Amino acid sequence: MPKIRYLEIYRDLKTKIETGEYEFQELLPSENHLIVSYGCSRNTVRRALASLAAEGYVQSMQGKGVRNIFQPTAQASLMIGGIETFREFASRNGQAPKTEVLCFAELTADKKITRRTGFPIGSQLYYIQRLHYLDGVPLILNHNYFLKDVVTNLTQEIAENSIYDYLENELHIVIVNSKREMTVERMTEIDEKYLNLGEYNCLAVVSSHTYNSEGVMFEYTQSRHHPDHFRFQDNAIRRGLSH
Amino acid sequence: MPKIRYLEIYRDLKTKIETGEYEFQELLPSENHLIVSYGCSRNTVRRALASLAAEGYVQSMQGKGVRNIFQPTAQASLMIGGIETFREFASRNGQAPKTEVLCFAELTADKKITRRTGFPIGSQLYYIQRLHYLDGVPLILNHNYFLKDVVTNLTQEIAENSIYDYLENELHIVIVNSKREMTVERMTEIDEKYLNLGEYNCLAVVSSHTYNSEGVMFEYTQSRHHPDHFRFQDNAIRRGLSH
DNA sequence: GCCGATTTGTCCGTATGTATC
DNA sequence: CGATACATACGGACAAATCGG
Repeated sequence: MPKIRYLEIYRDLKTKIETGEYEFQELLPSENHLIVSYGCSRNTVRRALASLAAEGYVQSMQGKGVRNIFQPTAQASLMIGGIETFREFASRNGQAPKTEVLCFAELTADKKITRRTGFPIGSQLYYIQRLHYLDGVPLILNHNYFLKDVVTNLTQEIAENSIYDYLENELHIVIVNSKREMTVERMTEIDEKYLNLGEYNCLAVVSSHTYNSEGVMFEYTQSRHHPDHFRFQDNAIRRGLSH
Repeated sequence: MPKIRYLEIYRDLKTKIETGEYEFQELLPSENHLIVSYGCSRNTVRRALASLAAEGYVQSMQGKGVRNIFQPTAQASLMIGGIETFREFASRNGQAPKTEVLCFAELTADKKITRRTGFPIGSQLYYIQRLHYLDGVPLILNHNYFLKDVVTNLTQEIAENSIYDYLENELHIVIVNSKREMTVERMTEIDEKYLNLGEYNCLAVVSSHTYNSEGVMFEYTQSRHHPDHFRFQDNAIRRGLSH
């Protein structure tokens, strides 16, 4: 529970928007109103609003005001722009998660692994293959590679629960940054065996390189999603930044 | 050419990073150094750095500095987090774009269209079906719906070139905001006919709702991408914002 | 069309807290 | 411990866009 003002304001406005306290397309109170009602400076209010705008919750218009453009229809998606673990998503939606560890191994990065993961040749790694279920349905087949230098003493038992809990709460690793890439790929034999793909012969693949606060890439993960249960949401803002 | 300080600094640092003026994993000059070298305030420098961090170019570490984490390998992707038109992408990569208009129609939103696009029932729309080629290869099949109230006097000729050029330069519509959703879907007969899908029986589908500066949604587009040429990149930052 | 009030956009200077070295 | 570096916050100033009288 941090006492960071702009985050408090951000969260307060966010829940007010999500619960419908402001109508869709309605203007929020002006910055000056928010300043007095929260008792803070203009910069602080503006920072909270900027975060909401980046997530597609509001749109601010010079000279007019800040409009609520949040539409709740899309909320049940598995991946929103952000780093969220499988268990966090499941609990957010009140569904029962289950994780099955298919493979737990330690290995050294050779040329092939290096090309795939980006770890330097010779890196000592954990390789874990896991199947994630939601309400009994297999949704995601995960291939995790963790750098043993950073992620120490990983066990199969931890892998069956939440690895990220272990990283953050036991090892106190601060996850900062994750570069992700989404593609569509043909299914492999393993996909076919574990995910119930039916008519599909492809799936959604999310590859991610994750960095800690030291700036070292300590995780490479490839998540292979069943098409029926994959949806990625994003809000793009056209700024003058483009080039 | 705006004289907005933080954008100038943002762009300057960005090109310096892209051209390798700072090594991968190297620290950028400290904020205080940047303040004197750009002759501006701390807030302005921080704003530029924040934009770079949001795009995965840098990572700032309290007490240590700001590290360059840009890796150029990933740059050739069709979709980076941002709003970019097909022609912008093609020219950025020096390839030859071609656009074929398969269908150009005007229609009124019925129940089915409303459910799909989000436009109110009875809205007057342009519906355009287009096939985008790059270097002679068909990559994307686009289904565009434009609100006639906003996008006036659209013609087939405009559709064969760049609709966005027309919107921005002729109609002076300011595109602000685009909510996108990525999924994997089974191919349709139309996909099969125009895109050369080979062994694939699915493709990557990007649906987007685009808003102008008035806050009205004036475009719904569904882009159906050949799996071989679809890649979406994203940089996620783990903040305390999550919940 | 003009003017003034309102609202957001940009920018500055300063102060204090926290993490690293 | 002190110096350095980033994080948060405040207050003030002016510009630009919008809207109503």
